[in-house]
Amino acid sequence: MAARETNPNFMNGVPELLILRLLQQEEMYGYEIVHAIRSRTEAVVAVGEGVVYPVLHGLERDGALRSRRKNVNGRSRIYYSVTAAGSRRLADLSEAWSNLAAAIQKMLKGGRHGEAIQ
Amino acid sequence: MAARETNPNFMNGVPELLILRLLQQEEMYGYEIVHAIRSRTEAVVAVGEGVVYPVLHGLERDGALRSRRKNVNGRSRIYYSVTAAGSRRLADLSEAWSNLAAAIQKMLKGGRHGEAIQ
DNA sequence: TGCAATGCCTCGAACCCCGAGGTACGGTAG
DNA sequence: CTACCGTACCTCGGGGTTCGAGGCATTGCA
Repeated sequence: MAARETNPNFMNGVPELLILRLLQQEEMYGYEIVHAIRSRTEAVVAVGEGVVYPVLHGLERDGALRSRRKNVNGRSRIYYSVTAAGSRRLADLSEAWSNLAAAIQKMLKGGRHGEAIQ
Repeated sequence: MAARETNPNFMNGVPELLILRLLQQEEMYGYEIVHAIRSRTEAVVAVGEGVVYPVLHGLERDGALRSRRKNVNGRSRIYYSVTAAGSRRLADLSEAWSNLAAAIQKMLKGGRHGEAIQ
């Protein structure tokens, strides 16, 4: 309960969300994703390879991603892209995130009871 | 990786954040907090007692909360309020959350970077 | 030759959340 | 008076995620 040395664990499912989002924009491989997330969030979110690869495998096993092997400069890379199912999943997660963020934001900003804001 | 029956686990540390925020506005007891969170987020966030009580105990043990027993209608309640340390903790977590939410929002909305794969 | 970067991967520990279950009491319906 | 529900506290075990460390292989550069 004490000692919070690592990233404030404020995220859960966030890696999956970000990975799906990245891959929807552009075909990418694992190692690239790790650096892309760190770069595009300006290190606010920093996931390691130990997070990315398992998520990638899980999503592919669920049919949300498809992969193809490609050789570049004598190096073997595995590129991933989203399937139709993955796109749907991204939409769902994305909406869930928006709802959550909005609800929390409202609690942090606004005071006093729920005055029905609609 | 399968079976996502419960709340999409999109939060981590969120309960702690919301509890601190509620208690900063108003002295409250555990059972009340459970219902307050559910009510004020319109059920978007729904944490159970099994989440709230342990967090409460942990925060008190860390010196972020102080408690006092109070009898109301012959019922014994334990009211919690934030200490100076708790207030600081809330400020930190709150800022961390804002940064995270902003970073993710940016990735979800804007594409930027190497876009256009055709 | 040596070392860094690229690129893939897995394992065990740590962490957090969840639901189920337990205790106790007051009020109310039957 | 007995059930039962709501209030109010609590803990435990299980499951899901993330993390860091580490392993393996190749290319490029000094």
